[in-house]
Amino acid sequence: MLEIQQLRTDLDAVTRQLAKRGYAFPIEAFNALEAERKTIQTQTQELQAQRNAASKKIGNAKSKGEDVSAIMAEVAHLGDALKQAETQLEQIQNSLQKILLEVPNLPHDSVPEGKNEEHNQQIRRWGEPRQFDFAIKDHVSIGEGLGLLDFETAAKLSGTRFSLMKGGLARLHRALAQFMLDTHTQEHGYMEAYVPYLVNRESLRGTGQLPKFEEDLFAVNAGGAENSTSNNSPAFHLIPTAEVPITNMVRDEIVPLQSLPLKYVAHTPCFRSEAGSYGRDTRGLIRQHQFDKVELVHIVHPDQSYEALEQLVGHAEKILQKLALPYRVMALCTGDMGFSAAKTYDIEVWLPAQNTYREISSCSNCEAFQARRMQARFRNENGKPALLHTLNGSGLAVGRTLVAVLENYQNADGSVSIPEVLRPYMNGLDQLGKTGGE
RNA sequence: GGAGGUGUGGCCGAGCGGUUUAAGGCAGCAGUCUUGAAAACUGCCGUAGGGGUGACUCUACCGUGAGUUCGAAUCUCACCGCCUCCGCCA
Repeated sequence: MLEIQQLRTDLDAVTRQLAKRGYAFPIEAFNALEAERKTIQTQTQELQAQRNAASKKIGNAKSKGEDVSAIMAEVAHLGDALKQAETQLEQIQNSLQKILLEVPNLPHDSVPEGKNEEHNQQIRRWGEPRQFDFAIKDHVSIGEGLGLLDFETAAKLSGTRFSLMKGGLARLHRALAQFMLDTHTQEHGYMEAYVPYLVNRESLRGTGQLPKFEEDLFAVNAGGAENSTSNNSPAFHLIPTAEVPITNMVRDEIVPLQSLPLKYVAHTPCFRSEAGSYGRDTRGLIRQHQFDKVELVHIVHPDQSYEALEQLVGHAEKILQKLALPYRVMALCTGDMGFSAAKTYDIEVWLPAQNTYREISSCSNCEAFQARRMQARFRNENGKPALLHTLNGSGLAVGRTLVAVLENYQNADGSVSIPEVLRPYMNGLDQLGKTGGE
């Protein structure tokens, strides 16, 4: 959410910034509502002041035992006018709020301008893609060839965009998550968190998924309940990312200055409806309704958020380096960034079967955008509450990392070597072979 | 799920229809005193928003939302959180 004062005083600059990301701010509607708000708010407050003054007089007079019927008559007419003004003001405020909640964040000055992912900017590249001297397979063929990856049964259980892993592959998936958690907690200073996978609407509004992106989420009601709340909305949503529960830990909180920065890591499943992505990435593990992710969140002092962003990306990169998986870091352009982000780096891992780099992590500085929605604050150097900055990034998407390991570590005989750093998590196993590796 | 209790500023805590402008305390900030510190004393000290160039001024906020009233932290109803006990349960 943007600051309404900024829109009042600097609307031109704000709309120009938003246009860079392809967002057309409803200027006329906003200005009309603002003008109305000003009038009605002043009027409402005048009526309230009159009522308060009269009521105080009545109180005074009564305590002295005087007759109050004259003053009572004076305020008799106020009631209806006041109620009407208050209702009208509330409606206007709601309309303004609705507009505000759907406006994306302003891009940082350093973000390259562009329409779509073609205009993203490569920042750096790490590692060299391996040269294969045999015909390579994609991760689906590899996994199915090993008898450890089964989309047919997953479809029977749940439907399309679900997966079933077994044996050594399921264990490798678990090993990846453990390895990521251990690295971030032991080497990068994160506090591990275990969080709810079902969250309420306030949390989703806080991080920006609601109200605008409801169709991307899965909603959940208690068994037998059509709708668990009176206003026809579901009781919970499944988290689309651990960013939601972790970041919302500081919602409505005032964090003491000395406890900053907060750095959390959590491994959770993520659930996305993938509405609007029909036909995209239908094969394999790349785009699933349910996938695991290790998420990194920083809650920081506003002066430190861009420094924190660089660190955050570095922590995610470190995982790929330890796994010896080639990748590149991209600065997303204005048109390709997510709703809440002021600046985003994507990390893309090399997938030999697709002969390209694919997103495996997205690291964003949301500045005060989420903090303002959440009222997440700290007590600053002057003792005054001020908005925090929030950052989040994948460190990494576990399923996609598994894809990258399978494809980059495949052997000519259909087996898959296990990266050195994962072997301690695999009971020393060094490859997933024909036997299924267990 | 059942019964009972409870929700007031950063924290503790009084207030239960009208000088409440939310007492008092703790913590914090500034000052006096002191070689310095502590103690003592004095003053300041919630959040958000509106109007005004400004000194200033007005409004809202006592878990949330409705209601009663000229007037609600205080009364009524609903919901939510927390605590205690019971039931069920991995």
